[in-house]
Parts: sequence; structure tokens; C-alpha cells
Amino acid sequence: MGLTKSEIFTDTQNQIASLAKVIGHPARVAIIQHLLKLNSCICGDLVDEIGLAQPTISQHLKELKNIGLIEGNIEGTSVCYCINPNKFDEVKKMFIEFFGQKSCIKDGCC
Amino acid sequence: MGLTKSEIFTDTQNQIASLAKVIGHPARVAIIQHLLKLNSCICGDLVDEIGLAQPTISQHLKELKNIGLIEGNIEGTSVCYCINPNKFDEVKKMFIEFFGQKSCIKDGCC
DNA sequence: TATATTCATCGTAATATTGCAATATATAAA
DNA sequence: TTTATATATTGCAATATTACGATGAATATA
Repeated sequence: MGLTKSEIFTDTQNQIASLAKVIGHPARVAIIQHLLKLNSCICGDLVDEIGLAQPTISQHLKELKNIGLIEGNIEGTSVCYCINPNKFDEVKKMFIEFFGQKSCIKDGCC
Repeated sequence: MGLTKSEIFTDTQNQIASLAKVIGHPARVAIIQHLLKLNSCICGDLVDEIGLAQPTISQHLKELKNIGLIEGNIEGTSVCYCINPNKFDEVKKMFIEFFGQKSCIKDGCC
């Protein structure tokens, strides 16, 4: 059906999945990496940096904005994007907590 | 088009995205959490535990197997699944490295 | 004001994902 | 061998995602 049954899962499970889903595209990974590297923010040379059309990049930026991971600031005709440090730390913590659990002890079936 | 242009991204970017994409569904998050909680492995009571039909769970398990995050072991008519600790640690490290970078210093445009 | 530049939005085609019923497969038990 | 049980696979419908051309909105410059 293409429609995820979010109702049957916990808030935490849905949150982790939503965040992971947004990171689950190489263009968005590339955008995050680029914004992290150039500490001061970056505008639409992301379009040149990454090899996708401008509307496509704009769409990916929108998804990153939707979960609050990045922010945009209008500067003349261009828009300057950067990481939202608070949200970034929050997401980081969420993943560390998810993965931080001890991994399966070898006393099971495999 | 619905088709990701993987060619234009680095291996690392594609890897991170692929892993995140698999985690980007609450059912798969729930499966991982459940397998982590019950240290010894678990079979298809995942179907009862999570509220999705058996073929759907089977499909999600397949995706988790594909990236090597879980393993299945046939035990009679049932199959016992568990986390692959090595792969789990590898994935953990990859995410920590990705998020581990210092977050954007507040000297940019936003 | 007219034009150029930058970015967002809309519309759309191609493909992917989600979920399930039906069915196949494999093993255990009778 | 037959039947029951557990899981995988297939096929399909509904929806989501990806990518881009065309266009719109906003600001800067001539």
C-alpha cells in the first residue's frame, strides 16, 4: 500500500524511523556533510557541489528543514543554510541511545 | 523518477544513506529493539509482538538481513533471528562518526 | 522601470515502498 | 504418508519518493 502504519508503533520508534528516513538519501547526507565542513553556512552552491538539479536540491533541503536539522536565512537573492546545532545534538543523542545498547550476547540461537 | 542517482555520491555517502534507509521504518526499528531486548534470539512471535501481517514482517526481516544487521537460524519449522553483533557495531560506529563531528559553530549566517 | 539572479513551488513521469492475500516450501508430528 | 505449523515468496493495489522542466516570487542591479 505504500503507507506506513505509524499508529501501531511507539512515539520513539516513529521518531527514530522518521529521522533515519530523512538521512536515508545520499543527497541529504552530502548536504549535511557539506554544511558541517564549512562551519559558516552555505547557500545554493550546494547545487553545484552536488550534481542534482536546483529543484531537486531545494526539495531535499525542505525535508531537512522539516525535521529541524537545518535552517535557512535569506540574504539578498540567495539563501544561506546551516546546521541547527541543538537539533543536531538531539538527533545525535537519539541515535547513540538507539545503538548504545549492548549488542546481542552470543548465547542465543545464532 | 523515484530512482536515486547513487553514481554521483561517494561510497560513504551511499553507505550511510542505505543503512539509515533500512532503519527508516518503525517496524524495523521495533524488530531491532526487540532483538536487542531479548538477548537470546527470537523467532516469529515478532509477528504477534508487532501488529503487522506475517508476510510484511518477513519482508522487513529480509531487508534487515540484506544489510547483515540480523541473522536467521532455522530451528525445526521456525526461524530464530538475532542481531549480528559485528555488523551492529560497525553500523553504530558509522553513525557515531557521521554525527560525531562538532556541530556548526554559531559564526555563520544563522 | 526593466532585467538578471536566486531560490521555491507546481506538475508530472518513472520508480520504490508498504502491506496483505494467496500460495509455495520445508519440517515436525500423527 | 498425511496433516499441521512456521516461514518465505509471489502478485498486486495504494501510496510515497525521486528527479526535473516550467514557472512563480523576491531581491539586486542596470
